Amino acid sequence: MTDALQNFKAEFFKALAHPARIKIIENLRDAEKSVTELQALLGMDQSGVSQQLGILRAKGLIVARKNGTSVFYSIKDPLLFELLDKVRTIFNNHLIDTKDMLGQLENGPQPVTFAAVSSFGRELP
Amino acid sequence: MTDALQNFKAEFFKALAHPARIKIIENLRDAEKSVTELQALLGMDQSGVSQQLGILRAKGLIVARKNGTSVFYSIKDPLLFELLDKVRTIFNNHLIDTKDMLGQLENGPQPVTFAAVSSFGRELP
DNA sequence: AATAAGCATTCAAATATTATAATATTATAT
DNA sequence: ATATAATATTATAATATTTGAATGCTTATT
Repeated sequence: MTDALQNFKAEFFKALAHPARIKIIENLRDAEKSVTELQALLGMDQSGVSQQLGILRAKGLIVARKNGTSVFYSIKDPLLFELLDKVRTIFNNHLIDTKDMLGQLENGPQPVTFAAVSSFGRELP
Repeated sequence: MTDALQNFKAEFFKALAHPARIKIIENLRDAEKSVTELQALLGMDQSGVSQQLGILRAKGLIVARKNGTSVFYSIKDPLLFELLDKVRTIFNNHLIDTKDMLGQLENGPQPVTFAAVSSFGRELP
């Protein structure tokens, strides 16, 4: 794989690495939204919303359409939603794993393995 | 969508938001690798590799298997690769868009080189 | 022209991440 | 026991991101 593609991926994921930006994108699933609309939907102040939109726009994930004094944002590539859906599936898999682990706790002490290093989703002790 | 899922997505993408970590994951596509092997493949020093592995491990993207004095890492959920492949597709779509845009310039059709899209990720003018 | 609405940008403080070097741990071999 | 190889952790300086307040820019209305 080329360096350009690797860097693209890293930059792309960096654009998604913030709860507010995830929320914005999720709110653009069905239709474009103005900044004011998003502001209300996210419960954030105007400056914050505009800043996060600016980041998503700079990274090319969303596009802006200006109408009068309003700016309407929409997702550039709908594949983005498939991406988010895939992460949801991974999240569900994660839940199942956790459930399995919890189930095994009830079966009494288990042999101690290197699993101590592979704790899921939380910081190591 | 629940807050938990939104935060999971953001944390998940944060784990992927670094070129070195992308490289690590790509190198785990076909088989597990030891830290030393990854160190050689990435051209990074031991500490750096181990730290990035630690982040991926803490976020639950990879799992560790200890064998003697070596630790072998592998991807936990193969869906991760589908995720990366989808980003590659988005990258390709992005290239096509850029090519179209260049073609519409007044100067007439221009040779499209990869450098033409190297501006991805920088701030807007 | 003056005002207001809707957004974007700028700035600085707070926080988080990264890179580098040094040190610690663990398992194996001598 | 000591040494060595492989990996992990810690400390810290450098850098980047986030947050919140303030300011500036367009566009529409009066």
